[in-house]
Amino acid sequence: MTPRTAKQFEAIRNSRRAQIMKTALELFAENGYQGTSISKISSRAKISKGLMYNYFQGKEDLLKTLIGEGINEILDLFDPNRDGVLTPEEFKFFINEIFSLMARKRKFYKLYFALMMQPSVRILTEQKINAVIAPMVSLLTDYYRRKNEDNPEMEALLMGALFDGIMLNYVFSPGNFPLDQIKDLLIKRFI
Amino acid sequence: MTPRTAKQFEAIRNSRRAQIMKTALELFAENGYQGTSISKISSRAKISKGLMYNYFQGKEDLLKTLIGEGINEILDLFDPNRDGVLTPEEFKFFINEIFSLMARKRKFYKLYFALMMQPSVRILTEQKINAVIAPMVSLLTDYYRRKNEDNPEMEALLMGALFDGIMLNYVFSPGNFPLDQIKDLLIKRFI
Amino acid sequence: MTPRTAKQFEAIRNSRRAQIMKTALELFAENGYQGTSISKISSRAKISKGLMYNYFQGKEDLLKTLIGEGINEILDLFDPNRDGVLTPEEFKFFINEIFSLMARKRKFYKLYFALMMQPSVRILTEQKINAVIAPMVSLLTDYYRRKNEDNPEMEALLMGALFDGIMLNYVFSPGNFPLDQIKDLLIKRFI
Amino acid sequence: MTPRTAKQFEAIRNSRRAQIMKTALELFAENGYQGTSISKISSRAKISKGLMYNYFQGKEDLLKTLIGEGINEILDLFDPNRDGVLTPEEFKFFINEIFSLMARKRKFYKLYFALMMQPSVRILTEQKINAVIAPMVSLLTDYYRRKNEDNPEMEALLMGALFDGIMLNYVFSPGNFPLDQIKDLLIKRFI
DNA sequence: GATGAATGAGAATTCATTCAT
DNA sequence: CATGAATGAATTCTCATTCAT
Repeated sequence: MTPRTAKQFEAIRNSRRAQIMKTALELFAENGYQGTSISKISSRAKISKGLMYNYFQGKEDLLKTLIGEGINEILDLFDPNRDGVLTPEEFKFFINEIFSLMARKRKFYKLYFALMMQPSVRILTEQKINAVIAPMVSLLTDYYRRKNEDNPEMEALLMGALFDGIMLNYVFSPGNFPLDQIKDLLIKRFI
Repeated sequence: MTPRTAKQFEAIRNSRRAQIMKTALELFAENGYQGTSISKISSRAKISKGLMYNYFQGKEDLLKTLIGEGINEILDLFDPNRDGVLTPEEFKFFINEIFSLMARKRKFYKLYFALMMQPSVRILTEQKINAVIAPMVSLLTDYYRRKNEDNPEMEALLMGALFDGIMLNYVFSPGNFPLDQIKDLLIKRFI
Repeated sequence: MTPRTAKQFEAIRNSRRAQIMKTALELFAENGYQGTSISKISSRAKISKGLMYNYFQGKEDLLKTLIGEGINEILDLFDPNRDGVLTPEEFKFFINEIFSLMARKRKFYKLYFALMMQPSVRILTEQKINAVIAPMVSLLTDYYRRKNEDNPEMEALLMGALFDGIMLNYVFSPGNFPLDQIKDLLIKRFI
Repeated sequence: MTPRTAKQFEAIRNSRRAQIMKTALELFAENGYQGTSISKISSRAKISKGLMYNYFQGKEDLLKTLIGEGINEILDLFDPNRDGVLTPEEFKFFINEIFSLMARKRKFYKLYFALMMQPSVRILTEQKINAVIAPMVSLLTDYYRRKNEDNPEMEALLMGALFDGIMLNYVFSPGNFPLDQIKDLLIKRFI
């Protein structure tokens, strides 16, 4: 009736939407995309199945949205207004950021990895993901170029692979992979 | 008139079996385990759905067999009754072997990774896979212990993560990941 | 506009559920449990196959529910708050009840017998069924013991077998088996 | 080549045929008709699936043959060109025969009952079965008529039902149903 | 907005039967 | 006569999506 009511409606919508996405992320990470049914999501999110389709066009749309928002959050972190120069100090900061992000967003990365491995799903998300990978690689390459390494591209690839491997191990077996010690060793070895 | 001989039957079985496994590996790698239906496998293998069940007990059995054979091939490589001591020379050999294996068995590793990421599928294969991972980790740990590193376990984990990352990148984007150069750099940096 | 009320939903569920169970009982009785497909049930009940699974967990659950409800109705009749003593008068009453039940629930007994005969299905329902058989047998045994028969257990078994035989004949060939006359003769002969 | 060889072939055929039928009867009795696959029968009978179809037109033909032979054996027993008069002595003999038959042919009766309960299967065997039931009923009716019972048909039906019930109980729970004691009690009570 | 009943396509699996050899 | 590989239809069951209310 009143404007305030409209706002309340919107608040409800937003919170419900967030609730659905949170639940879906959890379930996708636990059981995989294909292994998670709309039914399970809606019941765990305590809404009706039908209502899901009021918030998302379908299961695929839900997935894309989830990945999209995850990527956006990451992009926000590594926000670009920097000069493109990575000093050793900044590198340390960068590593800290990545590791902290990893721990905070473990479920998202679990889903992200699981999806990366399924080429059929990958297509759905590839563009978004490349948008975040590319600048990191180029930042790293520049870093090694400035250090006058023989083959800065290769060094960047190797370091990128190392990050990937660390994430992989941490995300899927956090119990067996002490992130803090790994981080310290990484800094000691490579910076 | 006369029935087929036992040898003839065995030949048929072997070739069909191989044909099914090849097709299944491809499709599992392409679309994931859950994303691949028995129907798709059988039609791509140009056999009837029913025949699948003459060769494998079911989809799960097919998967396990696939993983099992892959693992066995790897174990054969790293099996040797060696003394458990890894010299730098042997480490180089080891790396060469891994990289060569990776290139030859790319599809298998793609599948292997895809499976690792799907928790629901993981349990089906975890035992087999651990059987091959564990000895490698302990070999690496010993290697670093002998080099008097402060924290050999952590060094082994880090190196393991690096291998994982390299495999991951190569397996999923071989075009963007020049394996030979990476290998050279790896040896130069770490041995 | 407004969603259906909870009551409306419940009414729909109850009627659908009853409709499915009625159809299933008929078909199970006609063609046996194994000889009746979910497809046939759903098409005769004019619903989709999928909807079956909204009401029952599966074919086995449907069967168990059917048996369960039948058994419960019987248990209600022979409800136990009696003193465990069966006088000749009560025995007459008991026989009348059984015969009346038989006539009213012919389809259920047809199913019940058909199931008893299929060992693979029997185990699914054995417990429930024993729960109703056992007290009747012990009631009969007591009756004969009080009459000072030499071998009350055997008398009870024989009478039980007679009931079974009567039910069997009536249930499967009601046209050739005049229940009323049989009942009268039974009472005349045995009480 | 020689006539003797031909005879040998026939002997092999006959024994193999008997072997198949024995196995099929066992499995049908254990798991029901629908619950028994041709595959199981042939493997337990140690022949190939294909050979089954050399001996029987199909599963249904196998069933009909089985029932047919069973019925024929029974008919042979009760066949005698007797005068149609049943004295009490003969009745005792008759009962003894039935009980002995029951014990010897338990598996057959188990199958027979299981089939009787499935109307769709019943049709396949009804004629054969009536051929054996009818004369028994008329024999019993005559017996009671001669004893000047008020309602000899009903007495015969009741006695027939009792036999059915006894068979039913014995065939499906031989452990709980001591046939000898039941027989003695039956003779004592009814003759 | 909200519900959950209802659908229908497709999944894994089983099995009687056929057929080349 | 004998084999068992091969087929295809049928079966049970799942699930994303639609829709009447």
